[in-house]
Amino acid sequence: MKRTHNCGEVGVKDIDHEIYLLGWVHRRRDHGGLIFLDLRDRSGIVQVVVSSQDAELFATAEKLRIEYVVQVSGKAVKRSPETINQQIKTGEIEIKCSNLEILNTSKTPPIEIADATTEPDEMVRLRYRYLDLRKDKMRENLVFRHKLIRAMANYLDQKGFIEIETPFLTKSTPEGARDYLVPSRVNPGKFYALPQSPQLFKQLLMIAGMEKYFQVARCFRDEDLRSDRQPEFTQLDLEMSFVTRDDVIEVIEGTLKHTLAELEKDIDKYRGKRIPLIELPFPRLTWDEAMNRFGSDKPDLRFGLELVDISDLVRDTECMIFARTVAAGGAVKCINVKEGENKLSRAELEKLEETAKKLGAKGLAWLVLTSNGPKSPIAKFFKEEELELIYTRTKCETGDVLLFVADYFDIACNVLGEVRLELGKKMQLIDYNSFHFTWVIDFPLFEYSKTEKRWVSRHHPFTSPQGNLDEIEEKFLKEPGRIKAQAYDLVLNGTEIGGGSIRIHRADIQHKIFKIIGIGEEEINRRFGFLIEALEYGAPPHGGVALGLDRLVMMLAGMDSIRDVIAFPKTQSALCPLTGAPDVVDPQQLKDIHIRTAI
RNA sequence: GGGCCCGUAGUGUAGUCCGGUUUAACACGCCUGCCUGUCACGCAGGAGAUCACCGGUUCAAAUCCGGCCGGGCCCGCCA
Repeated sequence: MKRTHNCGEVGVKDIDHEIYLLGWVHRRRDHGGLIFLDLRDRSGIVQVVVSSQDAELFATAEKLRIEYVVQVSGKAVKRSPETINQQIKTGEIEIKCSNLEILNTSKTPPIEIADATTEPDEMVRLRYRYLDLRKDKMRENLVFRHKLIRAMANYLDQKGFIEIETPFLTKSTPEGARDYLVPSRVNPGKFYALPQSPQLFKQLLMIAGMEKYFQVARCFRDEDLRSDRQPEFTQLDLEMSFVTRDDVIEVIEGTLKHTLAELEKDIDKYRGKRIPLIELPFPRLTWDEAMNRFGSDKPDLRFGLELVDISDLVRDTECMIFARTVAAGGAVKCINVKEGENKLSRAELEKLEETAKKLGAKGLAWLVLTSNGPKSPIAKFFKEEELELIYTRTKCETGDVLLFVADYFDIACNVLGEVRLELGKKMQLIDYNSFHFTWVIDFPLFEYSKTEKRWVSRHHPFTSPQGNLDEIEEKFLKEPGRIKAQAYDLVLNGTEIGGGSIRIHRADIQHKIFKIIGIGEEEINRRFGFLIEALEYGAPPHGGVALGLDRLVMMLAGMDSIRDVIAFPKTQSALCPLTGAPDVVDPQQLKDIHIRTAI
């Protein structure tokens, strides 16, 4: 169709030229004898003027309604100075309409596209997603996402990575999230699983000698949804041969630096101001450090309020809650809320304690250091010297408030970590326009699953342990919780946006790990035999990482939900209000795939 | 599986606590008419709501109670 310009790109340079435009009626201002149209396409809007001098043309223009699709042609003319609209890019000119064709009409949309002063309920937005996506904000988000993916792919291409697609119909493997299953028609009673990640295939690609692979990969996990979790999501997945952890980290840091530099203008536009570029290298915290200082394996480094361990100082105190906890091998952790005496109300303190209790702590002890000395329900149990040591360790000064949790190490950390986040928000310590990346390294290889009553892989069972691989079994028998993995997570502003590891490339070690986490010989062969066999044919040392693209885009664009950067997301109950998926199917379809439902 | 919040014209909200004063209000949108310089055009008029659904209490329910469906946030879950 004839189109000489995009709406948002007509300008002073086009004055007196005949312009052909295609687009949607964004707004219509009917003055009786003169009609103004704001015509919109993907590039922006431009004003079209239809005068009543041409009766036939004017009659057509009178029929127009919002979101009608039209072809317009006419001369671009300069606007008189008093009619220039500074608010739009094309505001210095307008199109004097000489021809107007209605390509399609539109029902009145349930979503206001032009003047979205209020946002409809998300259900309405998802039901009419194709209208919601017409809004500037949503289009910008998708364009931004596109640019980000292109920039990353270009960078990796330059660095010698090749993009390879891996199957969606693959094999269900135990461990990890619940699988989405796909029944096989040709093989009655058998199922494919949609991949939770391309993990095993990218390892096989390394064994195949591809050396550097990447993919913008769709992943599927049948778990409950959150504002940052969808049942299908996208990862920038990569894998490299002959690398150490630091080689992988360097590639990701390089990719992000390059990408954010490319997107600098877009990010600044989102934030309405200049955002400082990221500095390389990103800081690194060991997992132990992250837990100890921030009470989280995904620490938010946008503010301080770090946790302080005072277990050793209260070992022999007469405050029995503390002393007993330490004696039992637990920890006493503390946060110093600077000037908390004035900034924290009693009600707020009580709310924090409620949070602590919900998370499994027995309580949240507090101490206010007033100008008249300590005020606290537990102060009387402490000797003067003990308090002084605590003040020194926590850098506590007059007016500060100390919050304590005494419990098992992980509970104490988790609880105070949550309290810290709540305080950060409440006391407005967080700069929402800053990006704090950090690596968390040296994760434990195993963790104990209370529900399954066994040790499981913390990351996944293909992660290489640190240290001498041949000693893995002895080490596991001695101290399973102390074994560290060659794993690393990338964290941005308190959200995990990626993770990876150096993999096990020796068949014998891989076999041992499966055994350690309690997978029987028969099951190892049935589920993972192909991997172990592949490792036996000259598998190179390799490792990689995957970035959660949806989350990354969401955070860079400053959105609160991953759904705002996904074209067609699902609701919290994993439904698609637009298509109605999932839905019942024809009985014949079920018969074909040998499925009988039992509900 | 659990906790909290929400559901009122096409859209966003008020009204819900404390039942009757409401013929369910307001804004945007929509329809009709008027208007040749607007740009979130303006002016005049109009239509549009089984108050999510089902049941209960009551002389009387958008309002109270129970159930149920749907949405959101979170915990669990997410190698």
